[in-house]
Amino acid sequence: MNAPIPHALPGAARMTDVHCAECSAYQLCLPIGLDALNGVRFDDLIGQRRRVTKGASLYRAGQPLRNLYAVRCGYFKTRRPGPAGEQVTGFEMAGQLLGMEAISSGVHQSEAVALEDSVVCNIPFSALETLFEEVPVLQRRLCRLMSMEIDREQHLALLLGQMRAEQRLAVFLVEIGCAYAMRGYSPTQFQLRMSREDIGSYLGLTIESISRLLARFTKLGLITVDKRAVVLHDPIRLAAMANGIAPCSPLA
Amino acid sequence: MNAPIPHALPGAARMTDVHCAECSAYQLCLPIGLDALNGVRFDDLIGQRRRVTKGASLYRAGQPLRNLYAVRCGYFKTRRPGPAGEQVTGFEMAGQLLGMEAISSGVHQSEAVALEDSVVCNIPFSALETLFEEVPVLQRRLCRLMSMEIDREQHLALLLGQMRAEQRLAVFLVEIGCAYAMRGYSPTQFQLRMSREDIGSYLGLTIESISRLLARFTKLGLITVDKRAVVLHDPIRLAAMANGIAPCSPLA
DNA sequence: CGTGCGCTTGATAGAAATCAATGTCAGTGG
DNA sequence: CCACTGACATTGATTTCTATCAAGCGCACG
Repeated sequence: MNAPIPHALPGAARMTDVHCAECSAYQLCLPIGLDALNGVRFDDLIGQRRRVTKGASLYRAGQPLRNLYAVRCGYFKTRRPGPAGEQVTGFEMAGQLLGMEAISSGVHQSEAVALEDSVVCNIPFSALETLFEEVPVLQRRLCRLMSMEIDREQHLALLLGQMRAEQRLAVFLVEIGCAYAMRGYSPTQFQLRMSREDIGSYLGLTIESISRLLARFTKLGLITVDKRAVVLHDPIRLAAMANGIAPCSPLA
Repeated sequence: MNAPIPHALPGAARMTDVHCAECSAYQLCLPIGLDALNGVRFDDLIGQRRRVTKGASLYRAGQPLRNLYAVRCGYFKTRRPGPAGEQVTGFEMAGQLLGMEAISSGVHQSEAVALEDSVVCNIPFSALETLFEEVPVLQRRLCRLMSMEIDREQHLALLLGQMRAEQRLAVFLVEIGCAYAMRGYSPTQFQLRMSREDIGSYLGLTIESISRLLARFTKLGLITVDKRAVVLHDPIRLAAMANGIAPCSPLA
């Protein structure tokens, strides 16, 4: 576990001792909306940051809830055990909050796996609840984040419930792009951090389908794929497909 | 809208002036965990109850969030607009809280439609947030409810993502039974409140598939269906199917 | 008594899964 | 340096599940 870190983002190694106010994910993170003073308090709360090496679990299904985790940098997938094996329920990057599914029962219902070497902020849940009484705005912020999560899951249910394979993948690509755009990266050119299998699991499709669809999109001139490097050449059209405007499967 | 109420549960007409402490859904509702004193405060908060006639909307997608709603009695479906039309995202009965998906954006992302004449408690959201500062336990309670909602949605995503039609319907029937059991009714014998179309939309299947599956289950001796009256004759086996233990499609 | 809605049932088509083979690349060890 | 291995990905052939298309039934309602 102390081996040199492959594929780490530049500076990742030193990211464990940055304060909230200086954090690049600050705008997206839990403390947003707190004023400077409160920001300091919150900074105190986060006892420790934690490095998670690629492939390691941040928490597993069945473990008791101790912390929520704010992704500081890196990339995670969350997956949930089901009758037919694990299913990926989401991909999370800098600024996102992990572990909220465990609050109701006190036990994690899913697992979070790092897709690259990552750093998270530990947020002890009991301390967080205590702090709510002092800093009410913080509580409102958490509610908002949980509501966003509900919204996200409903969106996923919609995707799985009524979209065809092609449309699902279009949604996926566009959303990945959006996530990068929000963080200041190119929305049309990026490295996928997850395997085809992860994508398939997330979209409710097989790995073969993902492969074929990527090939089809490429033939249509919509994208270019080389391993995990993706370029979206026609994001407009992709977005139209994602919205169901452009008809599916017009295999030229 | 003032016509006599068809299909109303007994007493529904007088249910609008009952206090929280006497509410039959009290054990399942938002104020759970509050002591008697706080219970009274909360009772004050709920300015008004509201009757919703069968087929009417409690709120619609796009409307600003004013209240959360606790189902007092009756039955709702929530549905969400998507590229390919509306999809049912859940069925809610007494004690459940509606509208949480709107908290993040302040705008409802889905619509809640009464499946029978129902009564809900209005919970003005701004007042609720204010009350949090006085009654911290209330805030914890809301967090728990939202987390339950996240959990529920993930469960649905799993169902839609990796189960086959038969298994989905088994899950649906068993869960309906559980919901009734929690409220003191028979878990194996009940009236469906929703149409086949609603079930299909919820499970990501067509109405024809629902019909065929119900027929198949009946032939296998697992259930009896007459219109919307359902009897589960072999809940064990159904549960096994729902859990993926019993093999699917052993058409005798 | 017709009309419409909700539901059922049958025939057929189509999308994606499954099965199977092959290819690519990184890492490992001879 | 090169063969070997295993994870990951692509591609093709076939099967299977569910959607789609189509027809008809039963019941509530005007």
